[in-house]
Amino acid sequence: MSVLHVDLDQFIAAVEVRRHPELAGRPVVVGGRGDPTERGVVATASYEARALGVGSGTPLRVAARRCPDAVFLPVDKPAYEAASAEVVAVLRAQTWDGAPLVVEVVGWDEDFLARSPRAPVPARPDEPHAVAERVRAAVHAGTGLRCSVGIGENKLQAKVATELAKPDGVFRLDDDTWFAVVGERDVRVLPGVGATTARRLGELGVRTVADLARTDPHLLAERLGERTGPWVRRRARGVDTSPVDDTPWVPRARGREETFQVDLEDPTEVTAAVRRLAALALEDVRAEGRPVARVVLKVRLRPFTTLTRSRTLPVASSETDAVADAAVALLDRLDEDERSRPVRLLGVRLEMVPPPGGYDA
DNA sequence: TCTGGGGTCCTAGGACCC
DNA sequence: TCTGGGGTCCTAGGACCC
Repeated sequence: MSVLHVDLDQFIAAVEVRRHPELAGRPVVVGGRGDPTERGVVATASYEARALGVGSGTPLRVAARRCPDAVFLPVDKPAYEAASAEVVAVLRAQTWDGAPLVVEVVGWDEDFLARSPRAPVPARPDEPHAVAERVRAAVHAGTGLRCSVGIGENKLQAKVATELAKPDGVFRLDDDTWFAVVGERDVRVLPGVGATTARRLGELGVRTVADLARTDPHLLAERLGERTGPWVRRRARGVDTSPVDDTPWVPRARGREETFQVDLEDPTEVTAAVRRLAALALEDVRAEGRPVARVVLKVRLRPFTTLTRSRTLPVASSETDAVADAAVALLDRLDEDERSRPVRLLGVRLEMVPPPGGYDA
């Protein structure tokens, strides 16, 4: 049974161009507060900006140098959430063999689609390719946004296929074509294999997907971890048994963090910032209706050393004072040298008590 | 030219218990 | 005399994703 993966093309930049049509065809860079002289990185760049070497993660100051004529815009989270919801509504209205699609939302600009297991099998079942093109047309008609669709025999294959479908296209992978199409590509095409894993694999002489697929799983377990090693090998073989799951996501934690435009040097300011971030994170936690079980403090010192300190609360709590005090107290777990250094970033993450029945219920 | 912010899950070592 | 195993919780850090 086929799985579809929908990925909106340059989503954030496309949403901005949709509401500012005069920007069409210009290099558009969205990131931070929209001020390229500030600390911050690019969230999304339009294809025109990408052609000039500006992509996701590029520091804004670098982007401004490479692309001085670009339009710089601030990140407008509510706007992207609203646009994402529009897309999901269109997807949920689509059918496969006459029944509504199963839609799993995995991010602002990504969704997995599957045929409903309750759909009756008609005399002439829908072809996955036809469903994909129908979805693309509906998304464009309904929202003005373009997307690419990957088709696979599972979520992994569908997601890899989407990369080959971009921009604005459809691509299909299946068990029979997997190795012919991706076998000689770099292991980094596999979602879940990042820079570090790719480097470690390279040290073993493993460079391509096919290399990884034929590597001894015990060796991989030893080098990458008991679970991670065998897991990446399964991915290299195009294997993924995870279902397309449309049950709403239950968050584990809520956090707030901030990189300061100027490093903090005054301990009083540091304490005040931790309290403020804890209070903000707690607002989001309260909306979930579950108390805080554990508090994690993140501190980034000059030049770029990142530390975390965490504590499980003796009693789960939703009280501002209890949570903020716990966050502030974690500062005392830094040693003298660490406490004396300028602070570039502070973050507070609040882990919640699991819902009744746990996360799998 | 320094390197965001929102998350999840895994790993590894030590504590503690049986 | 010398050193069992397994399970779970806690903590710190790392890797990865969008």
